Amino acid sequence: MEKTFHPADIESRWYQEWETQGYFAPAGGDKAYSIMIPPPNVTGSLHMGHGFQEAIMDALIRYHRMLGYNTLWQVGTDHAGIATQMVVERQLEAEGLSRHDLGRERFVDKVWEWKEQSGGTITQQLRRLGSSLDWSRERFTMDPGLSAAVQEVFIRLYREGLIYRGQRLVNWDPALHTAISDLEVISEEEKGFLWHFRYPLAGGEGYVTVATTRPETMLGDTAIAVHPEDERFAHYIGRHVMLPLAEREIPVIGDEYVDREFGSGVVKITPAHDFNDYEVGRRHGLAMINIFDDDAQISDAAPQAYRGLDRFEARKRVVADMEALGLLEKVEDHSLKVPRGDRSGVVIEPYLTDQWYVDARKLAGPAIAAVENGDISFVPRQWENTYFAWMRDIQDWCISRQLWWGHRIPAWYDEAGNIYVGADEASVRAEHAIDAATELRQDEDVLDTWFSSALWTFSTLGWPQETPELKTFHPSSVLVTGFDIIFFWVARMIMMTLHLRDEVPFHTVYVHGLVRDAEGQKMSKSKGNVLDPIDLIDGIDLETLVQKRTAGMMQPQLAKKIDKATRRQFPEGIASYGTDALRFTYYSLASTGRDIKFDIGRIEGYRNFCNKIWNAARYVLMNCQDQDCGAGGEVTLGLADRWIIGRLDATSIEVARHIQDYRFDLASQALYEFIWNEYCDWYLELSKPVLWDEAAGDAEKRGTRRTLVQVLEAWLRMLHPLMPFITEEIWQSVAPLAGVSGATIMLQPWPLADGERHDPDAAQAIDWLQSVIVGIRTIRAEMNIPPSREIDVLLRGGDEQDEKRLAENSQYLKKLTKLARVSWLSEGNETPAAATALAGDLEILVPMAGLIDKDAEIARLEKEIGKLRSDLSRIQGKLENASFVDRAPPEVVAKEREKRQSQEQALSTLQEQLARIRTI
RNA sequence: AGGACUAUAGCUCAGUUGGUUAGAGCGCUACCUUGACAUGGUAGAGGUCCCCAGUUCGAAUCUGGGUAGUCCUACCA
Repeated sequence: MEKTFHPADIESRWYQEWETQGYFAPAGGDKAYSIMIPPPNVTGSLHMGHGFQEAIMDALIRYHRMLGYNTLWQVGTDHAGIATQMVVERQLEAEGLSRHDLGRERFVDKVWEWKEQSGGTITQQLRRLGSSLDWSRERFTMDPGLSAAVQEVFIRLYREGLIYRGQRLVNWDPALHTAISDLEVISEEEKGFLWHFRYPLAGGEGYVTVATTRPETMLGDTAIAVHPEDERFAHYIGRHVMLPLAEREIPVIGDEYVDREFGSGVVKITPAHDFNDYEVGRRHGLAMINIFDDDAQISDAAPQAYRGLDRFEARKRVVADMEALGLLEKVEDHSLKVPRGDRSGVVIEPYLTDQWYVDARKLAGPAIAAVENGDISFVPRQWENTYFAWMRDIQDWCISRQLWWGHRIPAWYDEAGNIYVGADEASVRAEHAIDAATELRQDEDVLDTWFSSALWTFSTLGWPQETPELKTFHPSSVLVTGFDIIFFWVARMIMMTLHLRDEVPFHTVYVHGLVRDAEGQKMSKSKGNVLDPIDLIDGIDLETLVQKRTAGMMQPQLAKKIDKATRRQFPEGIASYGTDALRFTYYSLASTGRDIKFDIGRIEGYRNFCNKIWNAARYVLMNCQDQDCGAGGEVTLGLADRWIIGRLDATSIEVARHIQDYRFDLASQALYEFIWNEYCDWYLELSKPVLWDEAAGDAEKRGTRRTLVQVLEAWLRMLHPLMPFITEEIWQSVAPLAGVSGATIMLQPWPLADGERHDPDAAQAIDWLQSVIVGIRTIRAEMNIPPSREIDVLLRGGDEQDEKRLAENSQYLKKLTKLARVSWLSEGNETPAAATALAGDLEILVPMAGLIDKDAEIARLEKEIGKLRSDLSRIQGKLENASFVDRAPPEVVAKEREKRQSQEQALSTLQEQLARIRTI
């Protein structure tokens, strides 16, 4: 083995081996465990959020697989309708073409080509993370099977009246030319203006002032509204005003929706272009004038002068024209929430169109109940509130998208506009007895990508066929996801699955935090603060990183900023840390918080941890290979052996509990502490005195070697779900020595412990040894005694137990603290001038002769005594408080008394010692 | 506007049912290349647990109020 750990060469080797051997596929077993991957965008690439999420799922999957479950991790991708279509359209644009130049069929072919070309990127990256996904069952939302499921669901829900077509206001993206759901609209505060316009009263005497943030929409006004109880304006209700520019008379209506305090207290009503106005319009039976076309340019429904103008151009013209007419009263600065499309970034228009909807209200009932009654539970629990809040106020879901890439809606129209829903044109004709002479036209639209994702847990398993896989693996065990898609996906999956299968899609929803950069900023391409997990695994030099982050920027000045920030944050680029270190970093950050700040410092620490593991294994192999490791022959286990075996089991119990609770931060910490602070720091050191002592017996040496390899082999298995590669690589060499055979660590049992090997006697002995060693080391360090210098140590006080411990442990003690001699100072013997440390009642004396500076030791003792005194007075205060002694539980009081006793003892010992030193 | 969450060491974070002398990693200081590992070892320094009140024998932990920050939902034209 090499002296330092180099992850690169072992990772690809092992992944390939696992995959080709088919180890990722379900292998049978009584109990099933399954996770459906949240399908990433097929043409996308891996980001830190994916990395985090996949790491957690892989740990769960590997853990359960090793526990013997019939384990499936279903892999697949979704077709990401809008995002993918946009990419391909942009490519066409570069050739000066639009999708309309190609036509629907050829365009869709192009998208498939793009999918073939780029679709492998993310799946290759998933492999780099070590994800043990069952690739043999890979699915894609546009596959024939899944497409059939989508169609089946659409038809079924339509027939049940749960899908309907209607004309409503939708969120219209004028750049992408499609409706989007309200979840895909991001509203943010932006600076704007509030224009006050005068609308002349139809009678000719005076005017009414309305305030608006969107002057251009006045061309579509069909009323103005005041609050019915507003004394200033109520008398206008029922009268009319002349709408300027359009030269139409519109009524003044009274509606409680109007806020008297805001603006002028009078609102213009534009039912076709505002969600609130739409409702007002419906209440009052107002006309709806649609003044825009699909590009959000002014349509023919508006006065001639404005037709064909872009909405923002029209705004300028309207304001200018109103001003020219003397009808512009004033303009105020005003900040308002502007809705923008999350993909296109352009301002979204409320727009009146025909769309398909899912009646979400009906589906929501059972979906709420499933969480209320515990069929599904969220971890952490608080997310259930988020879920309920949304579900109880759910809006119908607009599922049609005016795109070409996606599942085309299986609906046909005849000339009269009748709707026929069915699997294909022929079956529609047959069902409704429509002869060939009647022309039928299929709906042009496709379904929202989330519609197909909502079926993911069962469509991937072969539904609508009742496959064996469906029976075995559905409902899935747990869904691992971020809170940002609870509405988009989680809620919709629950609704759809309950309705169509009458069972939940998963029993648990584990909601993890979102990965942010070191400053807590959301990682986004436009901010240029994204990190590619692969770059953390392989490393990347500064120039390449800068280039990667600034490539394809829309605004060059932004590129400069990102360039600078990147150079500041990663002056040396990023080192290569390997997959295991990256994964372990993710786990260590997976607490219950909502944000996960990714600090590059953390991963370096875990890279070092990998190296520690590597070298610990190196030590074990060097001492055990070609040696008798206890396979045959008599074996004696020493205290250290018995202790570490007990600690191993305790760690196993702890780790299992934390995984059960989805606390990967605690699980990873427990492993880290056991491996580094107990196995490496103590046990390996304690093994040396035995293995390197000529006098030690063969049975004893065999016992130590056996413990070394068996404990190592066990914790490799324990660690494997978190660090798959390094554990496999080392396990291959260690397992035979431990008497374990098998092709791969992946399929070995996880070392579940029951605590029976806990050995209190050994634990106490090692505890004793550790405190004596630490006491001696502290004196050495604080007295500046060189580590290389051998010293003598005297022990005093203590009881028989201490004497026994010393007898058992003196070799350990001598070796680990470099002692020439350790001996017992019996009663009555003259105590030499010495530096002192305490281990319980036991005094540890390091004679000063030539080693120890008197003043330094006095200072040290005074400091110790000071600490003890303040501690004692605190305890004393407690115990003198009558109500504490009376009311606190007796065991707590007893504990305080014990503490006082031992502290007093320690204090008097140190005080005596101080006095003695002072006399020298 | 409503709701949620967060506030603990210089930084990133743990802290179970209140019983703590408040922990870890990174960073920092000193010493050490000893035969697994300097991606290392040993020993240290470092905290008004955001503030104020309350409950309690006892509060980082529970309750109320405040401050600061983050987010979600709904929005006033």
